[in-house]
Amino acid sequence: MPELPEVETSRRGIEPYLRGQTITEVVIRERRLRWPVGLDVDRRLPDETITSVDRRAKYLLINTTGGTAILHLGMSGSLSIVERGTPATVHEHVDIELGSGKALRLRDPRRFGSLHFADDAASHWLLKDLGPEPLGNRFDGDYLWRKSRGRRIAIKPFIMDAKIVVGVGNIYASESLYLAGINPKRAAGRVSRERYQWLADAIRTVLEKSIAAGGTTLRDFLGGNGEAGYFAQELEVYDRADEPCRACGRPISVVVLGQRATYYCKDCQK
DNA sequence: CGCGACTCCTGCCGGC
DNA sequence: TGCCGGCAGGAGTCGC
Repeated sequence: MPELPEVETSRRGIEPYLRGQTITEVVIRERRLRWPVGLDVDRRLPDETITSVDRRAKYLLINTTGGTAILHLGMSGSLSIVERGTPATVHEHVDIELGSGKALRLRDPRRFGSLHFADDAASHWLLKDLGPEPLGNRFDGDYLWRKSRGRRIAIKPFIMDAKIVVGVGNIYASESLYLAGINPKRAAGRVSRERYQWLADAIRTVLEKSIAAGGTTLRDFLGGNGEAGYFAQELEVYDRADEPCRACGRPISVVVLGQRATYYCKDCQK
């Protein structure tokens, strides 16, 4: 579910409610997320004050005076701000209660998300080996080109590998390759330096446009403020199998790459 | 090491 | 209308 734009939209939605607040209590109704929620989460966070809410890849980092909560939304996670004590419905697994009387509530039906506590988030095992941020300075076409030399993996799963670059999920991988005119099945090592420049630009453009639109609305995503995003209507290929390519009119094709549905135009992407 | 398959889990949609 | 198979936005882990 949430890709980078959805996580960033959630971050922006919740930060005004969290920054400066003291955590009064962490209520965990279900510890069985992707990894069991450790006792340090509910032991260490109370009485600490939230200094900022950051994002690294698709992880939300709730920084406090005494450590960081590392939150991942997985495929089905979403966040909301509720009044403390609001009865929880099914799949609402965690509340981080605040001095303001409100609480940050995590809902995650599939429980592919996660919640960890770390004294130093950057050195946490989930984060320490991640590749560069696609919207940051360390990411460009030359970087992708260097990393891809000798690689036989298809370019689509290549750009979805978080050790290469973070935050490019299944929707935006298809969209970026369409924008760059690259066939998603092409071997990563057989894409030219020039075409990687186009691709890096396309990834940046697609992610920025989606963030500006508040993310993509598909099924159960809601932003931190409870409002849906509007990027879905701008998708060129994702979930548009057999519908006409908006550039050439040929029906959009689907292929499975790395166990993930991949959408592309056979005429516009070579 | 690189690559592809598998896995976790629930909800929902389309087809019969 | 109801049931069932298949698929879903992630990503770590395992086997070859």
